[in-house]
Amino acid sequence: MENPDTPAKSGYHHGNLKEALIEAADAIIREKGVEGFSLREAARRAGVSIGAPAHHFGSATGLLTEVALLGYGSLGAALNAVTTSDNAGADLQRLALAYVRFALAYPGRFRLMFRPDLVNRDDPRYAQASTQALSDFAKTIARRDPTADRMAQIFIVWSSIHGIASLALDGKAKYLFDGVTPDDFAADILPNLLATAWPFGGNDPA
Amino acid sequence: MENPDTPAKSGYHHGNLKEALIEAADAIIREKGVEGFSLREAARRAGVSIGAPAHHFGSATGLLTEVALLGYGSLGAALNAVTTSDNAGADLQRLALAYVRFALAYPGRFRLMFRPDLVNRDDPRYAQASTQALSDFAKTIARRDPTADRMAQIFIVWSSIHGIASLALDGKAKYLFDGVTPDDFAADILPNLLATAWPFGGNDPA
DNA sequence: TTACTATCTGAACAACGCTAAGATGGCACT
DNA sequence: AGTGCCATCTTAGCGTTGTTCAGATAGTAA
Repeated sequence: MENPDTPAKSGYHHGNLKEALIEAADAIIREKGVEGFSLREAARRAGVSIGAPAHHFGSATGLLTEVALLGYGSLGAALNAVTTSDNAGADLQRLALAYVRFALAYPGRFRLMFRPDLVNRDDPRYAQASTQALSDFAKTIARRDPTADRMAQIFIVWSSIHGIASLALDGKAKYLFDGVTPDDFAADILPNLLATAWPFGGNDPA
Repeated sequence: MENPDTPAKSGYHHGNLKEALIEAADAIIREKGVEGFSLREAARRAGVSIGAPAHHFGSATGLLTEVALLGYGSLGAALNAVTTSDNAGADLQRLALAYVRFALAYPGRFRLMFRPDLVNRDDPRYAQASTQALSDFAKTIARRDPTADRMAQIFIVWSSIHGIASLALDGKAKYLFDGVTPDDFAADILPNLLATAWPFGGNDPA
């Protein structure tokens, strides 16, 4: 009788508390950012007591790891949705655009995905999800320059894109392009930037 | 009589508590990372009570902002210490190396500098320190390609370097170059990477 | 029906940031 | 030298957090 609202399923046993908590955590992070998250509020939103999450996730990082995995999944999907052409350089450019736009559209998830202190990096699913999301990069780079040192190319290209996303998300772009909003950046400045100054988006060398 | 140790200066009035707290915070972050920091422990190390920092910094972000400024100063110094040659491309390469090595050598400071939730971005000194540290990039890029869109070039080059530093610091390099330590990365892999795969380190176009 | 076991509750603990009222003592001014 | 001001620091308290643990609950298999 203390919790008349949000009794998700039955009285005592929730039924699918694990998924409900993950969804609640994701919602909190979407609304208030990574720092706005708290395990207790996730429990509150799922309509269970404070100690309930511990049984399913062990600790707060356990739950956040699940959200991060969810994030890697959606990033991978966004990159997979990029249409491919016979021009691998142009494809790489579109992949970069999708990556940065994902970061700007889901800042909470994106930040969480790269917060080693909030995520259990030892979880083997984490490493798997991380590399899985980048498989499109790897494939496109392989098409673009088959003779290149593959790992070096992937790391450099990924770094470049990740750096753009991170700095844009932190609002550093406005120091250089004064007073630009994130929407302006994603819509106008970024495509132009990638087409002109970004060295990986050119035409195929072949 | 409750605090016989670390009575920095006199009995009641500390003398230079502000600097002592900044130093303590920097030390905590150096030892335990950004997440290991707490305002109370900083006060404890400085040998004052819990409420003392509030008077000097207002809140925890106030103190952390000072540490971040300190970080920008040291980053700027590290970049300034890079020797310049008549080859602007090679200089840019060395700047990148110095930037990444700074991140790996001072991970706590580096992470704090790019944590908008822990730092007061409205502090005008923050914007000033941020751009100041990058002035060497700007100058070298201007030498390298005087006709380029300056801001676009700075943002792209900075992003690339910052991405390398961030991913290396998060241990992502080991996914691609398996089992490499941060020291190995900074000493062996990174210079090679910058010399071969990094597109901004080439010879002067002029 | 009876055990068993996963699930969830409720209370407790230590630590945190922040606030406000009061104690302290350096410093300027008479 | 005395006096009052005021920045500085202490102390206590509030609300919040993550984590732990004994016990309550109920689904499930024997």
